[in-house]
Amino acid sequence: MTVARTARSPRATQIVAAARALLETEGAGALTMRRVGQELGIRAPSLYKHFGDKAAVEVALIEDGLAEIGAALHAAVAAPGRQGPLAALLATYRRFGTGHPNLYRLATSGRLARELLPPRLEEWAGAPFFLVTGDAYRSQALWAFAHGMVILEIDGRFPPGSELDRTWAAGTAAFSAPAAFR
Amino acid sequence: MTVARTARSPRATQIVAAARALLETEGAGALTMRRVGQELGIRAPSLYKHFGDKAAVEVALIEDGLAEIGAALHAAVAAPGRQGPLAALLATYRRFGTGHPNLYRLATSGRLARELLPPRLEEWAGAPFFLVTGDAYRSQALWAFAHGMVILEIDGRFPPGSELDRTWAAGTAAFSAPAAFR
DNA sequence: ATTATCTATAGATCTATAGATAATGC
DNA sequence: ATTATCTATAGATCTATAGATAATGC
Repeated sequence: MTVARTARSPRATQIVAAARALLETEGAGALTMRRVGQELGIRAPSLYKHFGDKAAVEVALIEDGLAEIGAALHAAVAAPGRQGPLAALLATYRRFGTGHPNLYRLATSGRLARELLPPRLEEWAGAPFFLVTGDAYRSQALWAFAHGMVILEIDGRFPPGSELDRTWAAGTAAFSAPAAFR
Repeated sequence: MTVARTARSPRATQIVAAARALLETEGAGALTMRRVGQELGIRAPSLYKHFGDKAAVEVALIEDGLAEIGAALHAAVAAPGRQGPLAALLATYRRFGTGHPNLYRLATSGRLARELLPPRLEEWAGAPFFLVTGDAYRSQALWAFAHGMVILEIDGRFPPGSELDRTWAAGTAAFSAPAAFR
């Protein structure tokens, strides 16, 4: 399964890069049209020749985020190593989320403008969860576990002193139980 | 285990009630000091005699949200019924989250101002997860699953047409596997 | 011609403080 | 006296449009 990506002019690509740098290094609050223009040495109104509105810039970031997570997850299950596909998938998911907390949050929180994203991108990005469970319901449940872990971790929601490696292991064990116990 | 609640004057209680009504019915965007004042027939600056800043009003809402979730979860595991404690806990968690999506999101997303909340409130609210798993790591993993399910559901993140009852059942089954398969 | 940029600005908010005034409780 | 309220306003943003100007490509 391949997914078509949205075409971008060179300038649009630069704008998305500047927006991403701001988002990742300073957080969602720093992602303003003024700041994006500033990063590129132009005024905010000039950005509107390249993107219809601010939401379109955010959609571009979300598209990139989903595409990158998806690529990482597909690679992980394709070459899982000794730990096995399930553990490899979860470790990759966690690494992406904690490595890009602000991008992860933007891409996975709040309403998703599905109609503005490439068709099947979302489905493709989540497919590795199906690959390791072989079941639609278990794959969604596993994704919910992984998302809950990541978002609670990057929001600092686990009690201080939590040993999250062991919590990930406990969840991995739960989703590893043989079919007889489902 | 009992948790002390923050004392509130009658007027502060009214302010929190107005803030909650706004939050629950119109969402976080409607939660402004102006709108809260308007609901009570006073001007926004008058609110500052009762709460130091807007964040203090939000902390009060978060405190109420955590206390209510906690009470519901404790009641669920205390009288689980035929479905058993794990399923009862999860059903109650889901019902609260989907029944109060904006309050749930406020109480569980972003940084938590722990130092402004009653000591042990957070711990107490989460204790039922420990009661049904008997293990600190499994209880955190189960909470992550439940939170992931609820936040993805209220944010409309599952693909259209998802049968979430069955996804909840799949997760419940995973966390029900006997100890031999952990 | 077309494209990209600029300046200027409309329009929409918000939070929070300062200082005056009215109402309440002793 | 104290408390709660009001008006006025400082101060800080933001997004997005209109219209002019400069630069680029044919």
